[in-house]
Amino acid sequence: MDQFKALKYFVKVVEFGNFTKAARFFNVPASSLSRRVADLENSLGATLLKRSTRVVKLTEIGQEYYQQVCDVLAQLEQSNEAVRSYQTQPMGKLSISAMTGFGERILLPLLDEFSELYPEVVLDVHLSDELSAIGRDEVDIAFRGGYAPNERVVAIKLMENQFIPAASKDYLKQFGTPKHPLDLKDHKGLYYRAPNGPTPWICELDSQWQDVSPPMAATSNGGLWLIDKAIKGQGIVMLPRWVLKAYLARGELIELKIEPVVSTTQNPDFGIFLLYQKQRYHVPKVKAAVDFLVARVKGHY
Amino acid sequence: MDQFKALKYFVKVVEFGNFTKAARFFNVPASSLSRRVADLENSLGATLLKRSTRVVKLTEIGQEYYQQVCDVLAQLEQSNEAVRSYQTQPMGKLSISAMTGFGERILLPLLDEFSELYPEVVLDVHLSDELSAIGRDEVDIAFRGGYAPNERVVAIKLMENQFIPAASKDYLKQFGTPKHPLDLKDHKGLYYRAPNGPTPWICELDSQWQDVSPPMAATSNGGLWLIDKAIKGQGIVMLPRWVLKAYLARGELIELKIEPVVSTTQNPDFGIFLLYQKQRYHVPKVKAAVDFLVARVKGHY
DNA sequence: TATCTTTATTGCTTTAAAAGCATTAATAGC
DNA sequence: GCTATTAATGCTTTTAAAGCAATAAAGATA
Repeated sequence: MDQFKALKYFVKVVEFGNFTKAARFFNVPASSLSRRVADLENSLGATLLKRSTRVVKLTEIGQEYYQQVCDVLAQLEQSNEAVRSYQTQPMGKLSISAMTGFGERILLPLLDEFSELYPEVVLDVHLSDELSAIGRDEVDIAFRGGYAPNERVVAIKLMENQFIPAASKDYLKQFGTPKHPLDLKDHKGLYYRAPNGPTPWICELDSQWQDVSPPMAATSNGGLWLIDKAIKGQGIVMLPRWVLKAYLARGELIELKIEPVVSTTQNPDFGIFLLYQKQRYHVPKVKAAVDFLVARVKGHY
Repeated sequence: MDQFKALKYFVKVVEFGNFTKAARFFNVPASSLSRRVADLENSLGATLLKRSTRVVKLTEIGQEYYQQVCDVLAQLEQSNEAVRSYQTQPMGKLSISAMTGFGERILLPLLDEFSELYPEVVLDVHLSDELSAIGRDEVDIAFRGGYAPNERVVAIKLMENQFIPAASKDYLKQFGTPKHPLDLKDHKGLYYRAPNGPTPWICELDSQWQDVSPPMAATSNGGLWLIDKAIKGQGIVMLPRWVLKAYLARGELIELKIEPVVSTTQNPDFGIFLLYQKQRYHVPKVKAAVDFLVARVKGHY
C-alpha cells in the first residue's frame, strides 16, 4: 500500500467531507480514494471515517489521527520544499508579519533596500499588532515582542523594547514631575492601544505587581498621534525607547525617571524578536531575508 | 512513487551507511533501494547521498533532510501506534522515569497497586535524578520537577515540591535557631546532591538572589541518610516538604522559619510534574497509568 | 601496478498494486 | 415510494515496484 497516497487521500476526503469531490480534486475515480482509505483503516485496525451516502465525518479516533497526520504531512512538505529550493536563487513570495510600529519605522525602509538586492523576491508584508501564529500560518518571517512559541521556531533578539514614560517640558512644568509610581495618579496618561485594549502601566511595589495607570487622557494604536499629543503637553506617553529616542534627543520630550521602574510588562527581558521556522532557513529567500534583516537591525539599533 | 517507502529506504540506507545492508534489513534486493532513493532525489531535484562503492554518506542538504525526515517518520509511527492500540486493553511494556526520592517514597507503592489493576501491563521503571529527554527516549511517562519541554508534551502538576530547611530540637538548642538567612553562616548544612553537585541554598535579599549556603557538614543523594543525620543533630537539612512531613509531624525535626525564605530554586512555582506525550494519551496503557497516577497522587499529597 | 572484492547501478522480466470503469447498494430529500 | 446522490465492489487495464542477472566503479590487497 502506498501509505503516503492513502494519507493524502484521507486528509482531502476529510476536508471536502466527501469522497467524490476529493476524487475530482486528485483527478482520479472516487473508487480509488475509497480503496486507499479502506486500506489505511485496515492497516490501522480502526475506523477513521463514519460514512453514509450524504455525510462523511470523522470518528473520535479519526479526528485525533487526522490532526496528527495533517501536521506530519505539512512538516514533510516543508522539508521537501526546503530541499527543492536548495541552492537556487532567492525568489518567490516572502511573507513577513510585524507589529505596526516596528514595521512602519524600521522594517519597511529596510525592505526597500532588500528588494533592490533581491528583485526576484516578491514581498508580502502584514503589519498588525495581532499576533499571527508562525508555523500554522503561511508567514515566513515574523517580528514579535516575545520568545519562540515552540522548539521548531527560531527566535533572534534584535533589540530591546523597553517601554519608558515621557512627557514634554511644558507638561512637567504645569503638572510637576512624578518621581514615584503612585504620583502618577495625579497625571494624564496617553495609552497605546494593543489589540486587547489599552496597555496598563504596571510596577513592582512591595514585591507585588500593581497597576499604577494614571487617568486616561487619550488612547490610540497610532503611536505618532500619541507622541504629538505628548509634545503638545497633553499627557505622559509610555512607548518603547527606540520610538521615543529621536524626540528625547531633540528635547521635545523628557524621559521620566520613576523609581521603582514603571513598565508595561512583568518580563524584564522584553525585546523585539525575529522569528522563523528552523527547517525553512535553507530556503534561499528565507535565509537571505533573515541574514539581511538581522545584520541591519542589530547593527543600527 | 511511494514516497513513504522511499523515505524509509533512505533513512535505513543512511543508518547502515550501505545499500546492501539496508536491503537485507527490508528483505528486498538492493536495486530496489537504489531506485527508490534515486526517485526521491529526482523528485526533490537534489543529491542527498554521496555514493561510492565503499562509503555512502550524506550531503549537506541530505543531512538536513535526513533529520527532518526521521522526525516526521517517528511522529507518524507514533500516531499509527496510537490508533492501532485504540480501544484495546491496557497491555505491553510501560516505561516510567522518575526522580529517585519521589520514585521510592511515592511512585513505587502506587505502581504495586497499578500492577494489580492492570496485570497485563509490564512496568519498566527507571529511577534517576538525571533528566531523560521525553519524546526522544522510549519513556512513556516521566516525573520531573519542571515544565513541559515542548508543546507536544503534556505536563500535569501533581504536587508542590517546596524545599524547606529543618533541624532537630537538640541541634537548635545547641547552635541556636537561625531567623535570618545570614544567620546560616554559623550553622552546618546537610546537602542533597543533585547530578550536577550539591544544591546550594539561595535567598532573595535586596531584590538579589544570593547564595546563603551554610558550611557543609555532609552531602549525599540519599535523602534518608541526610534526614538521619539531621535527627541526630548533625546539621540542617533542606529537602522537599513532602519528604520531611512525617518527621515534622512526629517532632523529630523542626521546620525553620527563616525570613526572607531560603530555598533551592528561584522559581516559586516549583513542583513535581507528570509528563507524557500528548499524542500517546490514547494508547490504553498510557492513558490508564496517567489517569491512575494523577488521581492517586493529587488526592493524597 | 595489476588483481581481487565489494557494492551501487542498470537493463530486462516478473509480479503486485493502483487506476479506471461499470454496477450495485445505501440513504437522504421530495 | 421514487429520485438523486454517493460510497462500495467486481473486473479489467495500466502502472510501478520487485526480482534477477550483468555491469561498472572504487577501495583493498598482493
